[in-house]
Amino acid sequence: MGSVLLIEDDDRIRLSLTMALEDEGYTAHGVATAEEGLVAQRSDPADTVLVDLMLPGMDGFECIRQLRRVDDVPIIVVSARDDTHDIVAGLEAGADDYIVKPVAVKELAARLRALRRRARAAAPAMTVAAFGDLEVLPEAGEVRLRGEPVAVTRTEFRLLCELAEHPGQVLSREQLLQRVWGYEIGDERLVDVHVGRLRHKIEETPGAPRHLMTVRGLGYKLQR
Amino acid sequence: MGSVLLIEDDDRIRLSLTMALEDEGYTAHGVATAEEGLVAQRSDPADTVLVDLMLPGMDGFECIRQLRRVDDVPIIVVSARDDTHDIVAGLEAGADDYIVKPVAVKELAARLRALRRRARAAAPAMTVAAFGDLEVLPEAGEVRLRGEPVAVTRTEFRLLCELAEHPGQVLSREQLLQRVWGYEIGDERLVDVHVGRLRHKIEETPGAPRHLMTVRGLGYKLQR
DNA sequence: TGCCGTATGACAGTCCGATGACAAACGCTG
DNA sequence: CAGCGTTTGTCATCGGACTGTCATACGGCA
Repeated sequence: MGSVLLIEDDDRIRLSLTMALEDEGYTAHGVATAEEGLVAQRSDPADTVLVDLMLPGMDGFECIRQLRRVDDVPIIVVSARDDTHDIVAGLEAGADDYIVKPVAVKELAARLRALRRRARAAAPAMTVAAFGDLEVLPEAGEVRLRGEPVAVTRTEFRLLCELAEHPGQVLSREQLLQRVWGYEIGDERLVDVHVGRLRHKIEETPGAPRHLMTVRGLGYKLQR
Repeated sequence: MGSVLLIEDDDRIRLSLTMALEDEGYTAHGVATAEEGLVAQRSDPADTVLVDLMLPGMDGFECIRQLRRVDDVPIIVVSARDDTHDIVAGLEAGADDYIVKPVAVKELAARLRALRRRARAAAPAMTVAAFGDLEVLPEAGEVRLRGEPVAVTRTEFRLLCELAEHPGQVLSREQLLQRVWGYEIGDERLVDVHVGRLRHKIEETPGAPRHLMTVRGLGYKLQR
């Protein structure tokens, strides 16, 4: 049905929640620290993450930001702190939902379902996108140029995927900053720099840029 | 930034929330009944809907189900009822989030942002406006003449889009200044200059201007 | 013909995108 | 946990494209 990663330092809560989630039909995996959670999500990505805010070592906010850099997994904060300030901070850090302890399992399950419904609809199952001699394989985390794999960094890859998911459509720097970096605001030159780096890797022709196009005043687009 | 439809029967709450949302930068529109809300969403879709559960006539749950049949707009329940049963029912009916009254505006704003961030990834919908051999593709930031892309600057593009959105309708220089440049007042000759530049690019025929017409004393129009 | 509104070409200031350099952060390895 | 190569974000700079203004030429209409 689905897998959930629970990052929560209180042993009792962690155990009872994992059990409750498994009763609801999820494959649940619990860890006690943010660091462990990040490792777990990197090696074996769950498709939803629950994270407590009060954690030893790296706190929950930082954990959320780091998770966002790993992938676009839906994140729900589960915290005892119920003041508006924490809720806002959690959501701004990149969480999708915030639930206050003590947790009603039925509510948690319903929120999980709602979030997964939304996240699933948003993720167009793209297995491969081809732009002339350029292929993007999101599942495999690979980019090929004329069939040959090209070494691309994670950020470059995310950027390319984002562009590839909307072929021929202009994406503004602002949109790209939000979707690739998760920034609400930020220096838009950052996008330029990464586009430039990407171009060096995926466009060998010294002539006009073929696929990764600049649309002056609007943004960038990837076209066939 | 974004538009929000608020379905809430209590006048005081509705008004204060719409105002608060507008302070946050949203275009907010409030209605008092589910029926009105459905009509509003059908005629002029907002990109997020807030709905109260206790409504006269059609209740909130049914309203959510109906909204879901209209489009895939993100929905947040705003309700005074805080028991798990209602939360679960609201989310199961198709809502994306559930917030309990009294509402902390900052939290609502944060939840709106989180939801929109998540929901934004979808929505392809490519629209094309065609005028004979001239095509305007707003999504792609592109203009084509006989299928061939034409290099157009940002201002020219905006101008063309504005004209293309009202086919056959005369737009005054004042209207164009306002909509393309955002100027309340300004030198109307500016429009002429850009129309001229645009014509050179999209009309190769040395004869009579075919699509981008001057209407003496009134303004310009784009016709098929 | 005279008038008023429109078209056009030139120009200088400004804006925008590309790029290379650099320092900090990261992540892998021993 | 220390070291090292890689990746990332910031910055300054450059060249070119774009924009708005102006002066002037054109053209329809009374």
